[in-house]
Order: sequence, then structure tokens, then C-alpha cells
Amino acid sequence: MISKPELSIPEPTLRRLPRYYNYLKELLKVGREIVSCTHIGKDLDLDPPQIRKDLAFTGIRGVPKVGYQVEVLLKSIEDFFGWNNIDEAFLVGAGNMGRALIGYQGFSRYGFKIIAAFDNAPEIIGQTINGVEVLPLSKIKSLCKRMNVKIGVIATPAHAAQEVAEMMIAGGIRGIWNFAPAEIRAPEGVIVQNENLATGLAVLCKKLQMLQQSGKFRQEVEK
Amino acid sequence: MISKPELSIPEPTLRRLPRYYNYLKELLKVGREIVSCTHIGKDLDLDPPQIRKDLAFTGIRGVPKVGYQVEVLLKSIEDFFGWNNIDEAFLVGAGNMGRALIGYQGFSRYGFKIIAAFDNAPEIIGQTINGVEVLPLSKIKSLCKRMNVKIGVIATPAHAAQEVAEMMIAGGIRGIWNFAPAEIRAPEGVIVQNENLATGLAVLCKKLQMLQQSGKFRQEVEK
DNA sequence: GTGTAATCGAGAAAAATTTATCGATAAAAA
DNA sequence: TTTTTATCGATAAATTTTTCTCGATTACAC
Ligand SMILES: NC(=O)c1ccc[n+]([C@@H]2O[C@H](COP(=O)([O-])OP(=O)(O)OC[C@H]3O[C@@H](n4cnc5c(N)ncnc54)[C@H](O)[C@@H]3O)[C@@H](O)[C@H]2O)c1
Ligand SMILES: NC(=O)c1ccc[n+]([C@@H]2O[C@H](COP(=O)([O-])OP(=O)(O)OC[C@H]3O[C@@H](n4cnc5c(N)ncnc54)[C@H](O)[C@@H]3O)[C@@H](O)[C@H]2O)c1
Repeated sequence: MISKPELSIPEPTLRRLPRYYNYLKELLKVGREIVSCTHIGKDLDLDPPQIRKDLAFTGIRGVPKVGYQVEVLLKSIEDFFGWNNIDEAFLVGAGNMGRALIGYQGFSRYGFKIIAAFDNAPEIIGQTINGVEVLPLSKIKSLCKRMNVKIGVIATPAHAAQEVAEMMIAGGIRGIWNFAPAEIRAPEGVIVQNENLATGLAVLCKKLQMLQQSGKFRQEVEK
Repeated sequence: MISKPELSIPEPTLRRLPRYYNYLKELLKVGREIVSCTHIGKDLDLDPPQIRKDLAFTGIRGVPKVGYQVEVLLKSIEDFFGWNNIDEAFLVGAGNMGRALIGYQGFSRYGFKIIAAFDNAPEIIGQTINGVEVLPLSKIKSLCKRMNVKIGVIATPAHAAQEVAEMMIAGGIRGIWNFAPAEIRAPEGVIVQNENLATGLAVLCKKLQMLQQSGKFRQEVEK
């Protein structure tokens, strides 16, 4: 039987898995060795069947009445995402956000490492941030090719994003993690992941607003 | 007929609306006054009926054969989210990420403003970042109450997140925008919006991996 | 004026995702 | 050993979200 390359994993599942992973890492720290979906569900406020289904995508099998071994489960998620072999990435735009990303150690857990930064501001070029050198943007294409880098992070202002993306793609980059609030056009085969923080903010504020309104509404009805 | 407070707006819609907003702002810059869903759909790679449905939630009505007036549409989204009146927020954890958030001007578009920061590191307390003072964490509860701040941003390490959240909630904060990879437990009535960057990263890397595998797979089949 | 084409709104259909159900299994208790 | 209980995997049902369809409306060309 052919083990077909699973092409259809629900994106919500993909988004929940790293959350489970963080949670399980904490469990391990506390010394817990075994955990059930019921237990996870209680802590993460999710339904056990959904968690089971999500975890099943990583190929793990649980034991009835017991659950899963935390360590095995962690390994299963790591393998699923391929976090064992490191993805090296270039970042463009060593401003406030760019520096925060460069300096952040937490990404190593996800097999991700920014190995060089690029900018076009002369006063920034040449600096070293957390051991990562800032190079002139003009070098990105040739360096991408030479170092076979496949992932690029965009942390420039929005107006520069498209241009930067095109340089990355010209260098052979296939995945772009974009922090600029801009619509990037890319050819098929290049994946653009937009990290628009304002989206989360808007959702938070709207939910808060709705909560307040429903509270007011309830009060008025009660009168 | 009672205009019930709409409590059930699909979250995907909520997440797409700020994207439309950014896009429309760009259109306005370019001098475009009118736009149809067909047009938006082409640029944003979304289906026109979905866009129409999303926009309808803000209460706007379009004109057949024409579309929407860009300016009116922008206003409609602004009103929907309440971006006219500013939400003031406190931020805790003036590290790399915290500083980037404090310094970012882009949030003003969404009626959001960080008016003070808090930290527990003596060398950071007392600093001023982009006109925002960093105060000792111990003061957060009383200041929240005094200034009637309802939104808090957490940019501390994960291990401090729960404790910080509790101080915020004790001060009356109702919405928490959490950047720490931690599960925050909060009572009902408090909204926690997790901004876990690693999630987006994991999705990107996995999609890339799947793309490569399907490519390899296709090549093998072709042999 | 009249015809044509583009777009809208509303509602139906389809697809994806979440939630519930049920028999099976393994551990712990009786 | 037998019973009870918790949990799993698989499948079915429900819900949510996306996509499609269709009649109505309006601008523009003729
Ligand atoms: N700082 C935040 O909290 C935050 C939040 C949400 C989104 N963003 C987005 O992230 C991006 C970066 O934000 P920031 O606050 O770090 O801005 P910033 O101004 O601090 O940094 C931008 C950097 O990009 C560089 N740059 C500008 N044009 C360039 C070009 N054409 N090529 C290469 N480098 C170029 C600048 O020299 C600067 O170093 C922006 O698009 C912003 O909208 C930032
Ligand atoms: N930097 C990034 O790119 C990035 C990316 C993803 C997630 N995050 C998350 O954002 C958070 C902050 O990251 P960072 O890179 O800014 O870290 P950082 O170490 O630069 O900053 C953390 C700040 O929090 C303060 N702090 C620590 N404990 C505190 C407490 N109990 N009360 C108040 N302040 C306290 C520290 O003094 C420091 O100023 C972390 O949870 C991190 O995992 C950061």
C-alpha cells in the first residue's frame, strides 16, 4: 500500500498543533509522563475528540484508558513538522520588529533560524544583532542562491514589501513570512504567510465591544 | 422590530475585514473612488460573494453594476470596529517585542494606543520608549483602575504571563492581547487573544514541506 | 428608449470543520 | 476473575463557512 503524501491537513489543525506542543513541553517540565485528550481538553478548553483527531494527523496512536506518552507525543509532532532539521531563513528590514525576530531564541524550538538580515539603510548595514549580520539588500539574491535559503521574512514597511518579495523569489525563496500589512503577489509555488498583527487586535477589540453591548442589552431587557 | 446586538459574526469574517481595510486604504491612495467585489476579489484572491457577505456585516449596501464607494466603505468598516474612539492599553514586558509594539505607529489606524508600559527589571523601569514611560509592574493594578484601562498587552516571557494577566484582571482589564506562548486562564467575561507567531511559522514551514513532497511525489509518478 | 453587461443581495447548495455517538480496549477495583 | 470506568478510534451528525445560483438593479452603448 502506498503511503500517500498527505496533502489535505485542515489548516485549523495545523494551527492548533503548535499550541499542543507548547502545552506538552510545559507538562514535561512539570514531570508529567502521560496525558489524555480529556486532560488536554480541560486545560486548553477544547473538545477531546477534536484533539484526538488533530493528534492523529501526526500519526500517533493512543492507548485506551491511558492516553498518550507526553514524550512520544512531542516527538510525533516534531517529526510531523520536521522540526529536527533546521530551516535557515533570511530577514529583510532590521527595524524594531525585525530586531525582535532576529533576537528571539524561541523559534529554535520550531527548527527555524534567521541566519542573516538585510536592509537598505546605510546606518543599519554592517551592524550585528545577536550574532546576525545586517547586509545590504542588494546582496540578497546571490546569497539566497549560494546558501540555498528557501525561507524569507519581510519586516520592512508595507510599501517595500512587494519589491523585497520579488528579490527573494528571484533568489529562489519559496516561503515568505510577511509582517508588513501589504498584499504580496507571488507566482504559484511560492507560499506567502501573512502575519498581520492588526487582525488579532481587531478581533480582540470587536469581541470586547460585542461583550459590552450584549451586557448593556441584557441590562436593558432586565429593566 | 428590535435591532438585536449582532453577537454572531463569523470569526473568519472578522479576520478578513482588517485586510479589506488595508487594501481599500491603498486604493484610496492611488485615487480610486469606486470598487466592486469582483475587483477586490481579483486583487485579494478571494471569491466575490464572500467579500460581499463580509462587507454586508458592516452594514453597507452596494450599488449593482457599480460596487461600493471606497471612502464610504472604509468609514463603514471603521464604524463597525469602532476605530474612531481610541482604546487605550497598557503593555507589560518592555523587551524586544514590547518595544516594537510600543514604537509602532500603525496601530493608531485601528483606534489602539499603548499609553504606558510596565516591567519588573530595575534597569528598564524609568525608561521612556517613544514617549511611553516604563513603570514598575507593582503599579499596574491601581493605574488600571484610576485610568479605566480595559486592554492589556502581555509581552513578558511565558512563565510570567499568568501572573501578569491576573494583575491586569484585578485592575479591571477585560481584554488581553497575549504574545507569550502560554495558556492564560481567565474568568468568564475576560477575553484573551493569543498572538502566537510560531503558529504562522509552523503553518508556513509545513505547507512548504508538503509542497516539496508533492513535487517529489509527482516526479516519481512521472518516471 | 431598448438592449446588453456587470454587479448586487438573498438564499440554496456544497464543503469543511467541529461536535457527538458508539463499540472496543485496557487499567483498576471489587 | 469479573465488573466498572476511562479513554481510544472510527464514524455519524451538526454546525459553520464557503461557494454557487438566480432574479433584480443600474450604467452604458446603440
Ligand atoms: N513594530 C510593530 O510592532 C509592528 C506591528 C505590526 C506590523 N508591523 C510591520 O512590520 C514592518 C516593520 O515594522 P517596524 O516597526 O520594524 O518598522 P521600522 O521602521 O522600525 O523598520 C523597518 C526597517 O526596514 C528597513 N527598510 C525600509 N525600506 C526598505 C527596503 N526597501 N529594503 C530593505 N529594508 C528596508 C528600514 O531601514 C528599517 O530598518 C512594517 O511593515 C510594519 O507595518 C510592525
Ligand atoms: N521577540 C520575538 O520576536 C518574539 C516572537 C514570538 C513570541 N515572543 C514572545 O514575546 C514575549 C517577549 O519576548 P521578547 O523577545 O520581547 O523577550 P525579552 O526578554 O526581550 O523581554 C521580556 C521583558 O519582560 C520583562 N519581564 C520578565 N518577567 C517579568 C515580569 N514578571 N513582570 C514584568 N516584566 C517582566 C523583562 O524584564 C523584559 O523586559 C515572550 O513571551 C516571547 O516568547 C517574542
